[in-house]
Amino acid sequence: MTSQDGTKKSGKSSRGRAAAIGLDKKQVVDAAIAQIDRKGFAAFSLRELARTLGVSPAVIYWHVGGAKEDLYAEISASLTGSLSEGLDADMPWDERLRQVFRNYRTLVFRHHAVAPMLGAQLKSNGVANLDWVETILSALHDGGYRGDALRPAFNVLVGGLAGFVTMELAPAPVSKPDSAGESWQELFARRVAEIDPHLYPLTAAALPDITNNIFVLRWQNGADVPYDDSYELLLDLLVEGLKARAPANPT
Amino acid sequence: MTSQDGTKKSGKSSRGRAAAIGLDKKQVVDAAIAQIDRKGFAAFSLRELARTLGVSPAVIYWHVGGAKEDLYAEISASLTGSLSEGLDADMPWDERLRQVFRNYRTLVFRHHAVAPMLGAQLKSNGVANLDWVETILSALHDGGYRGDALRPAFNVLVGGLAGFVTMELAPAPVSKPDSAGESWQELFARRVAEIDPHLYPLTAAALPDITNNIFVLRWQNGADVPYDDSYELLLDLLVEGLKARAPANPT
DNA sequence: CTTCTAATAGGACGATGTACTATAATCGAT
DNA sequence: ATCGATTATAGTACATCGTCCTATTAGAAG
Repeated sequence: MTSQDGTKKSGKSSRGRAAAIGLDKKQVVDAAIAQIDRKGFAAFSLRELARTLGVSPAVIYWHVGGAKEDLYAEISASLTGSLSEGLDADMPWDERLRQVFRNYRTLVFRHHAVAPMLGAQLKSNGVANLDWVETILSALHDGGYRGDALRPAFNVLVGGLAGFVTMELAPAPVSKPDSAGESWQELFARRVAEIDPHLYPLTAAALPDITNNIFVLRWQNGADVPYDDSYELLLDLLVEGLKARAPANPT
Repeated sequence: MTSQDGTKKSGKSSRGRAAAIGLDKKQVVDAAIAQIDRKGFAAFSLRELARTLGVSPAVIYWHVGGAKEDLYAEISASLTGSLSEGLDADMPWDERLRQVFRNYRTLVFRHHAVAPMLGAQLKSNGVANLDWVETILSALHDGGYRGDALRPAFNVLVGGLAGFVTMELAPAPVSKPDSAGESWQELFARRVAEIDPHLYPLTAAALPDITNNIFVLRWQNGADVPYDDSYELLLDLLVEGLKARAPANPT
């Protein structure tokens, strides 16, 4: 018993290469990511993952700690591990911030089906993302943010920008044709097109621009209709805003 | 058969009060919200809802459209219905924006367990939120945003602020004591406290301020440790930023 | 009272997460 | 080379879940 407790690193247990025989934790996590990419997050199942790997369900329990949530934590760690790569420490601090958060969005988009679990769940092993945290704090520090001012600035950036991406990639419902053969997408699009100009004049007037292009009035998510310019505007507003009200002089 | 298609309004079908006998769609939705509030979103189940209502599972299928996702859409519509209440149209546009998004956060916090499904899912009936959309567009319009400029400004506000709240209320894992009797919260807190000052100097230095108080390094969510000031800062940065770069003169 | 429809009951089906026990493979030391 | 200990896997069992199907009841309309 005793499956295997957290710090196992499955690959070099006590000494040398151990057990090249079977599956690796990394393989399980990678297969899980691939499966989510392929079938979507909602449809993901441990048993199907085991089936794909040609293996008994218990194997996943053994390699990953205890349960599905631990697999999620492992996936999230695996994905956000390379978040502050390719960062030139000599760039100005505001440019570094932009870079980091552009990286974040790019990276999440590469596995967009995993997005709901990145933004909508706390659990992680909490070690992999330390590089990311340090990078952001360091940039803010160079921008003049110290002590008490650091915390809200950090939260604004991560909450606002990562939150944006989470919403942008919110999954659409599983498309099941209605009782009248009409998919939800079609029905929703029709309703949006029929918005009453007397009740909602501004919304109706802006319809050509905003249909399926703003957050509440869309039937496709960021994987199909990305909001690149909106994200860039948000990034700009935050970074420039933080720059303008930096409490101390930048170094 | 033919359950009941979308526009049924269960309460006055053809004429007068019909069928005061059984359940109402509203009652089902309210009970579902109560159940999620009580047991959390992850633990929510249709069967248990039916059990609580003292009713067969099929009843929920009959009252709500087709499936669980439709129930979610109904819940989200019910919650976000009163979003632009108490708004004084005579207030300056920027103040109106602040008010609307303060309302949003307050409202979501009132049923914080529902948060993961508000931010992490597209489906809605798309009618209830039109008031909200119109309110935001109207404020932006009064701030000088017209035509092409409207869309990104809207997305920045909704994506950034609603996204922030979604992340803030991301659910913590179901607390199951580890193999060593240590809960995930305890283990995570310990790991955060042991961050190596040589590897992550800024993070380590800021620890007293940020432990369990910033997005990546926390083990409790916004329901226990709210980020009021960070949200207020985000709101301020966005509104002031949009004000500063308004394309046209405000009316 | 009869008839039609709105509401509900009850059960069946396949699938899922998780846990338990037993078995096979591999390694370290003798 | 053999033997125990550990690592890895199979197989199975249990409770639960979402969904669908077919009856059956309650109420309103005529």
